[in-house]
Amino acid sequence: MQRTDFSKMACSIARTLDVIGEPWSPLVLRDVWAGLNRFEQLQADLGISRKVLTERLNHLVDQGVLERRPYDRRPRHEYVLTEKGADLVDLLMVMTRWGDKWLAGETGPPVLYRHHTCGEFSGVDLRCAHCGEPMHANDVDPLPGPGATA
Amino acid sequence: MQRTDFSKMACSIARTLDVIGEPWSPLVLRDVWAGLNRFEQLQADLGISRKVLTERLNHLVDQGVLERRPYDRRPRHEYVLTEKGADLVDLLMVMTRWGDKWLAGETGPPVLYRHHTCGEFSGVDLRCAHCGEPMHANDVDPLPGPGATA
DNA sequence: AACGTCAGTTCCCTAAGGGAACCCCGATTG
DNA sequence: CAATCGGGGTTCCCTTAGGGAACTGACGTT
Repeated sequence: MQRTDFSKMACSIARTLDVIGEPWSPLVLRDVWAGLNRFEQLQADLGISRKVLTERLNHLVDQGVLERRPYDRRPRHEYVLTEKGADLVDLLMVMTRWGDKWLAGETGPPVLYRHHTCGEFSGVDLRCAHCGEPMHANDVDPLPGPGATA
Repeated sequence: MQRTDFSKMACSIARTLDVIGEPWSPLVLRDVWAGLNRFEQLQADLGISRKVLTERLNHLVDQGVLERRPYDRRPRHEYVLTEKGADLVDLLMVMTRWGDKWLAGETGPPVLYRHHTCGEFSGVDLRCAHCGEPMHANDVDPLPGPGATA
């Protein structure tokens, strides 16, 4: 429902949620990333209601995460990731890793990712963008930044 | 609303959404991580309805992401991250980085994170857990894994 | 001219969020 | 020992958003 508006909060997490925090949005992004670019494909694969799919796609396009482009002279479009949207795939990869670790159980992960660079099936690991060492929950101190208390 | 059940899908992203995909959940997690551990603190800081906060906390406890522990002989509790929950902070840090990059605008990020190891203000970067090289949207091929098609 | 396809729209029904008031329990106060 | 307080929820009502199925509109094709 989320009637509360997260976009005005002085928090990058809240603002990000305003873009992809609604139900289905991350799954729509996942599918588009995986090459399901058309309305009918997305609707069939997700089982989402057409109404909600329309709303989500419009929102993601408005936010500059997806781009709607015609692929025919008939009114047909497909949705592709913008650079901003491709950057969001980082988030999907971290979700995948967490789900693989904590929720996959005995059967193992449903999807594997092969890293082009090394050729191995692997997941992501978080590193400090500055020094390259691991960076997780207990490795950082949060402090107010320039855009604080909006 | 999310009446559709994501937990049964053969996708670690969908399963993860079942745990923290509901509105407010990531913000609750952020606050608990930041040291706001009690019901009243969370309610006041977030402005969330008490009803929904109760629901979210129960769900996060049920999922093993938070632990409810008494801090007084009166019926008083506080919520703390489990190991499973601390691992989810990775997700928050990636959201922070994305929001900082794409949504913060002129004023700059509202919160900065100092990395203990190097002492610098920095964000996270994604690396392959196997070879240590960068790993982003276009660096991987998805393939069916052992737990596919549940 | 009839038909098919993609990409939505419309409508109704139910379920979930917002908000405010209320409640319970143990500790403190007079 | 009754009155009060404060944390941590419940309950109730209202509004909004999701699910599902039917309908529409703009093109092509036969």
